Amino acid sequence: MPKFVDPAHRREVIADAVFDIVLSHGFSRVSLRAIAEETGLAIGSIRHYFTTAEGIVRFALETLVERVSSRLEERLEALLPALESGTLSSDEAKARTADFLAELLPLDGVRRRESVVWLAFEEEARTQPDLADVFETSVRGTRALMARTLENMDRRGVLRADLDLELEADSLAALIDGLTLRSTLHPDVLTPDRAKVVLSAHLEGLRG
Amino acid sequence: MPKFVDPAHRREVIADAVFDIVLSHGFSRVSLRAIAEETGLAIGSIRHYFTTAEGIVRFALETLVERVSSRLEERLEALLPALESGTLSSDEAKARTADFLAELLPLDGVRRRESVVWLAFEEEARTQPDLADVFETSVRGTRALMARTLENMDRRGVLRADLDLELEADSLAALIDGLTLRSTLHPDVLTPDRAKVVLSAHLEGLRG
DNA sequence: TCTTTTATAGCACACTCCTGCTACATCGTG
DNA sequence: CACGATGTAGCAGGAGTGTGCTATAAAAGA
Repeated sequence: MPKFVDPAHRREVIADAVFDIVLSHGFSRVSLRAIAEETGLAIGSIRHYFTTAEGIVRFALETLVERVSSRLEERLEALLPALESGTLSSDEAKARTADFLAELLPLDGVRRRESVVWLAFEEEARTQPDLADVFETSVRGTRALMARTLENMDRRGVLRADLDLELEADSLAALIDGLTLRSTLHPDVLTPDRAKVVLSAHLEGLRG
Repeated sequence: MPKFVDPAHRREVIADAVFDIVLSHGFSRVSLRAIAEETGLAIGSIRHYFTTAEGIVRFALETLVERVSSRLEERLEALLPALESGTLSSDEAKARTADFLAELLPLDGVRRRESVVWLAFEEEARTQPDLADVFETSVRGTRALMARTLENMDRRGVLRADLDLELEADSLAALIDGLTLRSTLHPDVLTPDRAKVVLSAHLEGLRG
């Protein structure tokens, strides 16, 4: 067996196996044996990259957060220049902003998968302090992102004048979380597409 | 040892033990042994009331749903006559409606406990079809409750005329779910009191 | 008093789990 | 060639799990 293996890639493969298991069987079914079966590796091999089972979960969560937040930042960096340039019509700018926030909704397979796993880890982190701090920063981050987005809209003068931006930030963050929760865990009751319509309508309601 | 034991009460005690364990250590720590320690009963005694471990979890969920929904109905039956009577001012009626919907937020110890356990079961139900159907009806129920509440407000003429009530029902349901999620799992980021303020403001925004 | 029902209690078995070790193969390097 | 580093593999132990089964205690009815 070869020696030239990229350890970072191996860890990612293992993290993906964790995601698959969480997705199809739930967090409680994640075990070294399940990961071994999922990846085709032997338990001993996995333990070569992670000394403890706890470490695997921890790493998987960090991987998840990193993927989501980096994709979000990517979209943000594509959005901001377009908005600042001033070449967009008001309607276009609003639609772009809505699309950006909709990035957090489970609108395709990738995001649905991430949403499911995210929720599973979020619940798990409640009683596992080791994981909790990762979410702490993340949840505050989305809250801050909402505030920034609203401030940006406000500077462009597209918001009603009577709005409490801090309040609207909490509201928007909660709405998106709720839309994600419902369309992820109960897609029959609220389809992801419907969730996006609701989000767009909410933003529309903030317009001045 | 006596024979006169109320079996229904025993089952409730066991269900409460399940809630306590979920609350303090997470769903994965629920086991016959843990329940036995929590209740002071022997495993054999518990198994006298529940043949299977799965059945305990199932019963606990049904107990939870029953408690929450019955308390909600209770409040609804107290609210409706007051609204229909027409003796309330518009502001009072709005405040009462907001209070009613806020019943779903973790504003006191009891509701916080229920919210935490609810979320834990909701996540668990995703991969456990046995539990899923219980939520199916429940989630549709809250959605329907939002629609009913909005229709009621609309009949009283306190809503803006341009609203899509079905859309607002989805929006309201998602907002409440999101507020509950955040103020339950991340109370440092969104306090329950703040969640109620956000909810009230949202309802205020629907006013015509 | 004898029998039946209800309740409590716990043993034993077959699982699954993580982890400390050890064994072995492969490759790069001295 | 030989040696150390890297990767793969798996055994064995101790802990934890649900469940079938049996044993015993107490109350109720004959």
